[in-house]
Amino acid sequence: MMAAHSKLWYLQRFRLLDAMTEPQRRMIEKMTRMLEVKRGQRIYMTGDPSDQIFLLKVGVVKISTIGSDQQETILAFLYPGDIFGELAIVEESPRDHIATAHEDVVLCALNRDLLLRTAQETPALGYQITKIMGLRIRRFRTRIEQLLCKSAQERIAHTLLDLANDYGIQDDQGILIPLRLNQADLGNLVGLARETVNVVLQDFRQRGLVEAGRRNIRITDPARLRAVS
Amino acid sequence: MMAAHSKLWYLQRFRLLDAMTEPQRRMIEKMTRMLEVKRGQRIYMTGDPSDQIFLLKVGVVKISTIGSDQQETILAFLYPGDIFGELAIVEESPRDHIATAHEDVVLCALNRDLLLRTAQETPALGYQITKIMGLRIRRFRTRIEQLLCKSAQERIAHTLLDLANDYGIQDDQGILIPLRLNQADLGNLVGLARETVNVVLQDFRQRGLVEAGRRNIRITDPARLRAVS
DNA sequence: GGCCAGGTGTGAGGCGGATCACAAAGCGAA
DNA sequence: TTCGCTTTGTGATCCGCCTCACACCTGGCC
Repeated sequence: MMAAHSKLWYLQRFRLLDAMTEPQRRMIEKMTRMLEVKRGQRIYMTGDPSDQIFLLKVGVVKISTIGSDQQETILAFLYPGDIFGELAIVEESPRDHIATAHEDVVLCALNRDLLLRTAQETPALGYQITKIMGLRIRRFRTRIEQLLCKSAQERIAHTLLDLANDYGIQDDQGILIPLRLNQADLGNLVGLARETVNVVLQDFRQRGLVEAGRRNIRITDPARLRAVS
Repeated sequence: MMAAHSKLWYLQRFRLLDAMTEPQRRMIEKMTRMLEVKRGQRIYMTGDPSDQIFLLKVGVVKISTIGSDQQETILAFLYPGDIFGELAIVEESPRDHIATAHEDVVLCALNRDLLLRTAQETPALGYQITKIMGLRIRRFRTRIEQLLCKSAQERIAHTLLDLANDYGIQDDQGILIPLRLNQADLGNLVGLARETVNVVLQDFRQRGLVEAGRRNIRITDPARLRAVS
């Protein structure tokens, strides 16, 4: 399982620019705006025009929406190598979600038209984008499954394992999820109240499945945690 | 809103093969297996090899998974013009979901390698695929939002409107959802018990928002239904 | 140090939806 | 038509999660 993950991780993280020749890469590099965004700042907002695609280099980006009741729902966390705002490729309709820097972030803003033009010249580039989007589809699909598998325990267990699978750092203590994630955020991610998240984590901790620090979460017993979900 | 929908619908339905030249199209046509599948039959199953991409020509396909408790969860319904099994483009790992003919279906099976080769020669084809995948991402995203917006009423209202938006047929009586959809299926789609779906639909009916026949559902008052969700 | 703010821990009470158990109403096939 | 099966309709009961209401802890800032 970890092998498969590594492969995906690799594909996703390093292959986008590989597909291009050196001069093309340099051209892209030149036509690209580099951005730094501080933790908590907006990158774009619902309703903004979709004329750019972003490539995340450093940090963590949170993709979310705000419901009519001002309730935030977190759609995904993105890590270095991910692209986002990629719906701009498909159509120019305004953004339907919010992108926020969840940690300090460095990213590239690619102009939509430029990207499309370049992709036409180098099919491999288009293929890489397609691949990344395919991975995103797969991730969303598993999230939908999670949300439909009902109990709070299952949802949280499943979500933690997914996060660990996508971004986790394995060491001798277990798998560390390198994501500043408080219980409220976790709640928004899985659609549970903060208090419920608390009791579930408490329970997992007592059973020796996870260690939940204030800052981040470590899965100490992935096998037994998987049995829960 | 209906205008935007029509555009998407059109793009999605007719543009995949448009991108190719006539000889290429003929080549594809030749290398393609045409399939007919009867209502209720499997197209592929979890664990099957992912060496084909399918293009839905006629009918409705149901994408679903079976949880560990034998509970079916419906991920999506697909209509003519949709492609599915598209994760085969990204990687060869086995299918992680089930595709079933929800109505009698006619479809094209495209060999993975052939498609990739052709896409390399005609970048426009790759671009069309990317677009279709983008639309799929957007749809999954809205589904996640739905599942997180909690109450049964909201979820059902939202889902019906989405179905109407994607596939609905507008006439003077309202918008008809041309999908054989019983209450149990609707429940699996939104993660609710069949009985709950029943009472909600009952309520909607009494308020004059929908007419729910045994076979299909008609939204008689989209505006007020939207106000619910 | 002392104070505030954001995060965590925990209980009481209520409500929404699941589950169970049927009844009734089409629908399809013989 | 008749029988059986699928689908819909409806109530009783139960349980899980939400809500609200706090106390506590910890880190950052003055």
